Amino acid sequence: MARNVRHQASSSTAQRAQTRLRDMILAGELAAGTDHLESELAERLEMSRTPVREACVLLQGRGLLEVRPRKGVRILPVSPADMEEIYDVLTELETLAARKAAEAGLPERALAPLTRALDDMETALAADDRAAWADADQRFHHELVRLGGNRRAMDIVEMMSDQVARARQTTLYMRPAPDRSNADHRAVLDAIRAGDAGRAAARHRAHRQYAKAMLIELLKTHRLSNL
Amino acid sequence: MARNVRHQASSSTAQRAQTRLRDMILAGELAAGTDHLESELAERLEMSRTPVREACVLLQGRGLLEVRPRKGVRILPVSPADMEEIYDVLTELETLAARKAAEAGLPERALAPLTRALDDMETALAADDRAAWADADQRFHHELVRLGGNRRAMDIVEMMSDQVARARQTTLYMRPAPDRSNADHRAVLDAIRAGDAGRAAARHRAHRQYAKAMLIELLKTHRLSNL
DNA sequence: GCATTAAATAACGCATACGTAAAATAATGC
DNA sequence: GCATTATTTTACGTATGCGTTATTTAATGC
Repeated sequence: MARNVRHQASSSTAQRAQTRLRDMILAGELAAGTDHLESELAERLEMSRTPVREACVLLQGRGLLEVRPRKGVRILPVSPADMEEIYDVLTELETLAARKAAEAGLPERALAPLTRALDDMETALAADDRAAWADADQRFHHELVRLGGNRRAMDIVEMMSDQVARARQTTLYMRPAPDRSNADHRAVLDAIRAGDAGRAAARHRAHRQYAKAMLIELLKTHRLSNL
Repeated sequence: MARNVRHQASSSTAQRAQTRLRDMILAGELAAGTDHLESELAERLEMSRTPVREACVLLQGRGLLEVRPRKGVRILPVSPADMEEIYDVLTELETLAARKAAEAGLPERALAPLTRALDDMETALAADDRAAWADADQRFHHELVRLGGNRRAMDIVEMMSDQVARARQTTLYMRPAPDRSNADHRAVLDAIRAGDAGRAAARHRAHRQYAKAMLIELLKTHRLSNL
């Protein structure tokens, strides 16, 4: 879980492969359920197989793909059942973070990025700019977990978020206006500010559980069985 | 997170490297804080650098080591602060599992491995056989998470357990007799059997929090700052 | 046409070679 | 002796080649 920069000057080829592949997977450019030979990916990325294989090993460890010899690297789809799992893990670890952040009695200064994200969410909601809202939402969650101070939890949450990214992007315009998300986040922030760990945790848990139920319902309603 | 067997007949060299290195790390044969060149590890494992590198990438992703170019692969020590993080993550995800298992209304048959592990823990306690107790304890936790039915949570718990394995082994004979652990586990099992999700979760959380506090106290008391 | 066997092709894991950059060592100057 | 510079050595990331094995294709027999 340590972050490692292999070259001081610029990232290594394997690192670039990892980033490119991750991006392509999250964007759906490497579509869920598709198979790709190492050689194909190597051509596409304009490098040899060696760094591609290394990137694939790593991304497999993060649950984005499955290395299947002779059948190709399979981009893992995310089913509603997968969403359940992912959201359960996210809920637990983010709720832990909310509790820890509230317990920590952080100065207002430390809450600034969280506050800014929430403000941006509200601006985006008022402008009905879903893309901007999603970006701010992501930032809010990221900051929340960072404030929780558990680096491992942070990395796991990041991993889970990656797994769920495509589904969230796909359903972004299908879901109702995120008034409730904004309100929930505001309540969580207020509780953290007030040092009320119990309330921060409870409000955040409720938020995540609502989001989970809504997202899974959307997937089922629209027959999106494997994103 | 998918498990992949690369060769049907027997495991690949890279897979063997991964297993060997993991075992050596957990056993302290590759001691915490030490650096090892890829070439050294390759010699030791009697293979070329290629599978060793692959194994190291993977083990880095699981938090057991850090790949540092030109300084060697560093075996990551676990400090009391690391223990805090790890136990917090474990606590949240195992508590989720306990709740889910209780909610699932599982037949007695499904609880058999959990029950067996607990019985073995009690046998070991009566015989003052700490090694046997630790083994049964590990099994209990593993089964509990498996019963929770969240594959991702299970993999994360496994990853965290690996990170904490050396410290647990080192402190196994320092800690008080694990009467309380056995009692806690019995209470968790009973709550699951009764379908009492709230109680299963609460008892398990309390158990993990007690264990965390005790372990960290042991580390500090014995000046074991990086295991 | 279908099943079986044989042959060809291709993907893979791995070992090795190589260019590059980092680290270590040696040489030089004050 | 210490700082600086030059040279040598070494570790690394990567590309490539190769033996093995899995898959595909072709040939054969009924």
